[in-house]
Amino acid sequence: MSCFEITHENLLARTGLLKTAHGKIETPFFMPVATKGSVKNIAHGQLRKMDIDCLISNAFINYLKPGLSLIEKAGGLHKFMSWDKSLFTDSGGFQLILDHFNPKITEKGVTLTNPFDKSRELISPEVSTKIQNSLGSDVAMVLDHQPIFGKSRANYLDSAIRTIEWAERCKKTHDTNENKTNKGQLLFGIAQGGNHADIRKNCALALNKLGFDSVALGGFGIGEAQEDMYRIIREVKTVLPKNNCTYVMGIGSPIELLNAVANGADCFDSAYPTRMARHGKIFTHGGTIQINKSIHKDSFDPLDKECACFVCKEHSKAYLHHLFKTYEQNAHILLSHHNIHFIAKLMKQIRIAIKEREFDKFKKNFERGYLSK
RNA sequence: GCUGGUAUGGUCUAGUGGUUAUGAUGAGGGAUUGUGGUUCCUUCGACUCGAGUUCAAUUCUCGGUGCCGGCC
Repeated sequence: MSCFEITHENLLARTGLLKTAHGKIETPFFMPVATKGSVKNIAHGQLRKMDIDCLISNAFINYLKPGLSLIEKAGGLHKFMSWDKSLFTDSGGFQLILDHFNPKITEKGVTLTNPFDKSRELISPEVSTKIQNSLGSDVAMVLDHQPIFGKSRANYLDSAIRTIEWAERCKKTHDTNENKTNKGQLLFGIAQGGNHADIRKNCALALNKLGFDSVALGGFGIGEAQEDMYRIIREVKTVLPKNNCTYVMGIGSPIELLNAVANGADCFDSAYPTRMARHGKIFTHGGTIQINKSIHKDSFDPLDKECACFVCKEHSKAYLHHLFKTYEQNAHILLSHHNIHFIAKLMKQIRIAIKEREFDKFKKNFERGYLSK
C-alpha cells in the first residue's frame, strides 16, 4: 500500500496526498527546518495558521541534545515538541558536507564532531535509523553519503555506491526494529550522483528495488546550476514509479521550488527561507529585498504590497529596517514569519494552479514579477 | 594667564620627507539552500588650516583653530 497518491496532473507537475501517521499532506509542499525541534523564530501556532502541515527535524542533533532518553520519556519527538502534524527527520547525512563537523567516512559509517562538547560520534546507518525510530518521526531518511559539490565523476559514483550500501542497512534496521515510537514510520531512500544522470538513475533504481516508501533526491542546493538540477529531477523520475513521492532535499528559493514542481517534484525542505530572514533577505512578489539596506530606512510601505501576512499588514519597511539594524529579536521573528508565509502561500497557489490546469500560466506570471528587478 | 598632549574616510584607527596612504566599522552590490543572528567576495570613502624649510611636506618647524589634560 503506497503512502502517496496522485490527485491531479498538469504537464509534469502534479498534486497529491502523502499519508503519514499524523495525517495527509497535500503535495507539493514545503517543510520549514526545525533542526532542534523548533523552526527558528517561529512558534508552532503561527506555523499552523500558515497551513504548514509538516516540519523536518534532525536526528543527529536531537540525539546529542537533549538526548534520546529524555525524548523517549516525553513520548517521542512529536509529544516533546508539541507538534501534532507530520514530521520528517533528517539522518545526519547533510552534516557530511559541513566542515565544522569534520566528517570522516568509513564503511562502518561516519564520525562527526559533536558541536556541543567537541567529542567524536560514530553515526552508522544502523545508529541513524535507530535514533529516528526512537524519535518517532513520520518519515525517516536513510543515512546517505552526501558528496561535496564539484568533485570528480569517480567521486560521485563512489558516494552513490556507498549510499546504496548504507541504505540497505538502514532498511534492514528499520524493518527489524521492534521498539518504534511511531509504528507507521515511513522510510525514504536518497539518490545521489550529482549531475551525472546515469549514476543518479542507477542509484534511484537500486534504492527502489530495496523497497523504500519513496526515493528522494539529495545533494542539491550546494553549488550546481539550477538547470542541471531540473534536468536530473526529470531524468530520475523516468526510472521511478509514478507514485514515488519525489522529495528534493534542501531546496527553498521561490524560483527553484516553482521549477522543481514544474519538473515533477512533490516535496521540499530547506533552511533557506528562515536563514535568509535572519540575514535580512526578504522574498516579495517583486523579487528579493534586503531590509538592512538604508534604501528602506524611511519607506512606510510594507515589505510586499501583495502579501497578506500580519507583518505586511501591520509593519512598515522603515520599522523593520530599524529593528534589524538595532538587533532587536523581533526583527528575526517578523521577517522569518513573512518568508515562511510567502513560501507557504506560493506552495498553496501552485497546488491550486495545478488543479485548475493553469500551472504554466501561474508560473510565468509569478516569474515575471519575481524576476522583474 | 601659563603650560603639556593631540588632530588621517561618516566613526574609530596604522603609518610615512618621494610612486597606488593601513586596518576595522560604515555605505552600495553579490553570495549563502537536508544546525547557527554565520561567513565570504566586491566597490566607495580621509592626511585640521596658514606660513616656513625642502627639488619634494600628510610627515619636519612656527603660528591659528578645535578637542583632552595640568598649574596659578
